[in-house]
Amino acid sequence: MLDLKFVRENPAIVRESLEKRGEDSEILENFLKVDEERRRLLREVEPLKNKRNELSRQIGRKKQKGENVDAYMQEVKEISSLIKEKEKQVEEKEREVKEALLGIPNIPHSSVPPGKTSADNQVVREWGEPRRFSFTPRHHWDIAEELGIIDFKRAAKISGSRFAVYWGEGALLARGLIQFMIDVHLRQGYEEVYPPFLVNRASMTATGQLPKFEEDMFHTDMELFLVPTAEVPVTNLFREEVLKEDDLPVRLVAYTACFRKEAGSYGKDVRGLTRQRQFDKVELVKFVHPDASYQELETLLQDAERILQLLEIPYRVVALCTGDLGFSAAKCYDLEVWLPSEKRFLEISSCSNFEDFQARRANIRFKPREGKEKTRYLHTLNGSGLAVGRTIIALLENHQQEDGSVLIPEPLRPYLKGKYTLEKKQV
RNA sequence: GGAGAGGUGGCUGAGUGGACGAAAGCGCCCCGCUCGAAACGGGGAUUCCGACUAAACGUCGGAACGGGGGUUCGAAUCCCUCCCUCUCCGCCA
Repeated sequence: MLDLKFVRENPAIVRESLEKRGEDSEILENFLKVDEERRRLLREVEPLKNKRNELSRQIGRKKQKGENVDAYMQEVKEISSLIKEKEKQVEEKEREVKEALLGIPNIPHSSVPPGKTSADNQVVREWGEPRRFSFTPRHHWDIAEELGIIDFKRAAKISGSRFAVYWGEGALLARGLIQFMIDVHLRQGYEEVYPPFLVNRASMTATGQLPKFEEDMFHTDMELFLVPTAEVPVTNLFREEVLKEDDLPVRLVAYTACFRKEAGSYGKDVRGLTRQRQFDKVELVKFVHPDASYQELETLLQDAERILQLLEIPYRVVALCTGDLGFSAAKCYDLEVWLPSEKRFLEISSCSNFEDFQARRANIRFKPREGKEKTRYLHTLNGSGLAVGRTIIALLENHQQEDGSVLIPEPLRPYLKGKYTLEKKQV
């Protein structure tokens, strides 16, 4: 959510932002209209309220002196009913203003490359050489099934499509990767939290999943939603709170399972682990001073990259263009890993600076060190570090051997009981 | 699930129908004392919205004491409802 006054006073900036994102400016024009109407109504109601308050005070004073106040009471009663009517209109307008404001996306940072679609995203850097294969590299689902570490068929039987059963060393691999990633991030200075996987509507709204994306979310009775990412419970840890400047930055790492209906993606990535309804992810979340947020974004990105480097998986960093930027983000980098079987890159992490967009919505503030300064909204950032399922894809594909086995990068071995390779079970 | 208690500013906590935006304490800011600090003394500060203004950290007004609704001339205070927290009992991995 943008600041109301900022939007009102800088419609040109917001209009330009919408244009860069390739969005209609109608939401803005509508906001300006209802905001004006709301203020007009306030100018009518507030003087009435003033009069009512004034008269009520007089009634109190006169009553104490034992004077008759019937005439006053009559007058106030009339004013009150008038106020009640107008107040209804004000409330209606306020709802409209809020809704309009919530519908306006964040303003892209000046460093975000202009563009319309993902084709306009800018490659910032590449790491690692895609390996030259002496055989035709196979898809991860074939490798996994042959190794007997993932069972898609039985997953479909017990849960339906877009689920996986990790079996034996597959289960160990998934758990080991989670542990490995968390350990790396702990060394980078993050603190671990392990939050609930079910959250309430207020939390989903504060981070922006609701109301816009309700279709994509699983929700249960009791008004609880399955988290689509750890970003939701972790960012909401400090909802409605005021932190001390000295406590900033707060850097957290969290593992959660993530749940998404993938309702709008029928027929897309149906095979394998790429697009699951349930998947594991280790997430990095930061709460920082506004002056530090862009620097923190760079280190967040590097902290996520470190995982891929340790796993020896070739990847590239892409700066999303204005047209591809998420609704709440002011700037976003994607990490994309190389898939030899498809000769393309696959998104494995998304690292964003939301500036104060989420903080305003979630009401997360900090008290500046100098006490005379007002409390301000802090900046929030988050990024995957990393999506576990997709990491397994990259690992299997990039480290596959001709005989069907898969080499395990050295830093991961301690998490897999010292194994050097994943191999077919000998029958 | 049953019974009870409670939700007030950055924090603790008083306030049960009218001068309460809210005592007191802690914490914070400014000034004095001091070489400096602590202690002490004095002073200051809630947030949001609107109007005026070139603009205001300025003036005036409105709103806000968990959320929503109601009673009343007037609600932090009374009533209803929802949410949450705590204590005890029950159940349970």
